[in-house]
Amino acid sequence: MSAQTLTQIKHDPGAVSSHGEGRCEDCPIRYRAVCAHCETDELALLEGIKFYRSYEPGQTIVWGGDRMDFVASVVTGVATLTQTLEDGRTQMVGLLLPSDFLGRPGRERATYNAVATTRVVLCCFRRKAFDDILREVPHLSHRLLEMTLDELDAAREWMLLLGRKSAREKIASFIAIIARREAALNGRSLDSRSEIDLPLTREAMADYLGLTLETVSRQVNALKRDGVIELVGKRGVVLPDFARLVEESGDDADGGWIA
Amino acid sequence: MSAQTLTQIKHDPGAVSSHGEGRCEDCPIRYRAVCAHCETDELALLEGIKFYRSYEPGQTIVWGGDRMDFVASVVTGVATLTQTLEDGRTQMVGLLLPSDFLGRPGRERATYNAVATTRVVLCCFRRKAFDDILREVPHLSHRLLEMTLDELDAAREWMLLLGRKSAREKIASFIAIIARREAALNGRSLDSRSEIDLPLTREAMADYLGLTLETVSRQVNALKRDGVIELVGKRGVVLPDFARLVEESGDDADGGWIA
DNA sequence: CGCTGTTTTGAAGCCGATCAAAGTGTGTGG
DNA sequence: CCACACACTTTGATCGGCTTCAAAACAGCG
Repeated sequence: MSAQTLTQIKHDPGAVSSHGEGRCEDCPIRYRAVCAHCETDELALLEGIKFYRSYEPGQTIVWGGDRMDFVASVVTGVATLTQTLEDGRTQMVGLLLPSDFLGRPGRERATYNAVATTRVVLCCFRRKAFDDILREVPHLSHRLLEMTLDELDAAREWMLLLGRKSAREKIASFIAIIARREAALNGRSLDSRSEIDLPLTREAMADYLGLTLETVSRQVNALKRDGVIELVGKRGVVLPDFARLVEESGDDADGGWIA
Repeated sequence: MSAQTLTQIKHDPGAVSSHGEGRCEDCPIRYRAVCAHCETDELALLEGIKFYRSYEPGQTIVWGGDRMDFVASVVTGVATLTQTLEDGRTQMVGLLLPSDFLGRPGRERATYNAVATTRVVLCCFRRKAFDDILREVPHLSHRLLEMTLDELDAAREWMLLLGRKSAREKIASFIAIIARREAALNGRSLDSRSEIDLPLTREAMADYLGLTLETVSRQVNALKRDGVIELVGKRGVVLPDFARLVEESGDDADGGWIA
């Protein structure tokens, strides 16, 4: 809605972002994002249509159904995609971490609500211009295809979780997924005792897992009681034994893990 | 597994299929499948590496984890993609109707179990060769991107169903989804009283919806008792009022429907 | 006709939802 | 620097929808 847009503009540092301007070469997601495979000249095309935007925690990026004039890469922070039934029941359908892509090329309106859960910096591309470049630059469209296929695999893993796992298994799976993604992002290993940061509130976790926030709380604490995890403050989680966590997740140990 | 491969070969009419050979121009899915946007010369490239395979109801097309040397378009029939936990709990993660694409380019091994639920005819492409063509023919990769994005949207709609809908809503949603897809495939409308064919057993529906087959049976009959649907034999369903069915599905009436 | 696979129906139990209230922590303003 | 407010989390008690286990009904096919 326009009210949202106004809020966004008001709070929005806009094109003059605090993030290292313009320089794609210095970008932290240069070799992971949609532009990963681009050559220098191709990158220049994107550079010409890009601008940065940032959002505060809790701020809505777009409402499902609203017009969206850009697509974007998440540079830093975490955002969620959610879908809602009339009566308010909400299901998260995407969790966007740095390098993930937001928006659908060729589509004028957003399909889902996108909300920043931490401070988020987006590298935005004007939609029409991006569509044009996409048609011309195979490196770009192939990378986007690759990322979309990965997302589809992740969505299917997620469907298994939603459809067939117990509450306890859902929690364990979620923590394992976050741990893996954080490890991949930071190039760390999960062998030794590792600490991670849950980027979501209990309520957002519930929306991710198709549970209520009370059940999430109970099961998180149950895993803690059973020594599978340790809690550090509200968001921190220590994993003394990652393999144990995976056992609790219901997946087969090594798992047909995709990424 | 190789045992499976043997079974498949044994039962498989193979390259000499009963389907109208070779002629892409006569293909019933010519303008819907991955090849939809291809020009005549591009089509010729695909024609050079393609072959048909058919499968009987219940027959496995590939096992998750197994080697897969081809990708394919479903020409006729219905196939499912499923994922399984060690203890046997299974969740369907894909329902492939005519024109849908099977397999992931660039990936050597299948991620999911693919099973024919009716007699299925596949138009197969040797994987390596297909990958090469994909790199050379933008019409092909763009169409594949488009189809993958559609599948991702469908997966996310499915996640909402799995995570947040009641058993009754799940059944109503499922019937509505099938009705829409059949209508789109046959170019029919859903306004008037229409009859559809459920391509799945109660058990397969349960795997689709994250329910037990008993619950599926009970809720289907509940919808029948309430006059939302009528049953014709085991697989046939008559929809006296599609709007009523959609109400029961929990989605908002017109729905942010994607395709 | 009897076999097999599928669907329906029934009864009981459990897991997660719901409703309610107390606890924790963080930031703000007095 | 403390106290309050607010947002989030934890804990408790009860309820209900779906699963589970069991068996009967049904349909298709040799």
